[in-house]
Amino acid sequence: MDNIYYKIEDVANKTGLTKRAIRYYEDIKLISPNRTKAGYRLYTNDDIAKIMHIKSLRETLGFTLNEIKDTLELECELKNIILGNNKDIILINNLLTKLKKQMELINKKERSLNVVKKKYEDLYTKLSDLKDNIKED
Amino acid sequence: MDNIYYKIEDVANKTGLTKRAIRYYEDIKLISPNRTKAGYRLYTNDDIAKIMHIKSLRETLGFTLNEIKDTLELECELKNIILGNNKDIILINNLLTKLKKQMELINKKERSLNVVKKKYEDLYTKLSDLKDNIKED
DNA sequence: CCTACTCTCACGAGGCGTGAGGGTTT
DNA sequence: TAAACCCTCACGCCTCGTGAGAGTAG
Repeated sequence: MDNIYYKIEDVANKTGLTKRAIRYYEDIKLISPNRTKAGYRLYTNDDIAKIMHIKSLRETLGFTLNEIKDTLELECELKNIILGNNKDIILINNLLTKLKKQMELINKKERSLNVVKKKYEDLYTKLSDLKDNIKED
Repeated sequence: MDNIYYKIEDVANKTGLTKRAIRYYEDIKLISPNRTKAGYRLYTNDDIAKIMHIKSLRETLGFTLNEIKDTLELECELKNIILGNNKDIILINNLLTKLKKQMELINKKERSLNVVKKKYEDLYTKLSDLKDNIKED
């Protein structure tokens, strides 16, 4: 049944976030782990997966936690529709629009990142060449 | 000579940053525009290019402003060495190491971004298929 | 009983948002 | 003179970092 529970320090190690950050995500209701009788937080593997996803959205896409909240809700709606039998075409079109926006944002990020990447690759080759020239002296 | 000066609102429009953010970057000494006698900030094209670069580093790489300060200094050192006649091989090796670190960071970002991208592309095709199936009814 | 965890305040810092109150330009 | 800029405080919000003080697990 995989009913394994982790304490906050384990989660911190697994995700690379600090305990403080993980508690904060609970404060603003991004996650809601169980508790022991004494009040200790207990995290499931699903909780951890969710936290990793939150981390990724923040660190690679630069989303605010509010935006992440919306994104998680969108993803949840999507899963429900794809797995379920909902045939509300208006809702589906609505979600398709939202998805498109997210994908455009991701593509924009990707382009910016490539610009920076090329710049550094260029600097690297130039500096390497310089080094080689000096060696020849 | 291209001695064109822009006021802060023009810079805000050109860069997509707020006037408050631009002033803040001056507070922490990332930029240092000229001033009119009355104290109005005047920005050159170079200033604007620098601000755009700062924006890119923040929004696509998620750098803090402190990290950006270091990055700008590194890039400045690199330009001086590549254009100049400095042949200090120890310094060059040092800079090559720093450059490698930056490039690794960029590659890590790129990989994370691709994971998210594929996820959304997958959701998009699934949702599109669902929509097509409904239409056939 | 000790050690290493856990918890809840609560203040601080970075990166701005948002007026307030006042000067400048056209 | 009025509109539409600009300036400098200065307080507030978000996302945690960092103890302090106290409880809990082993």
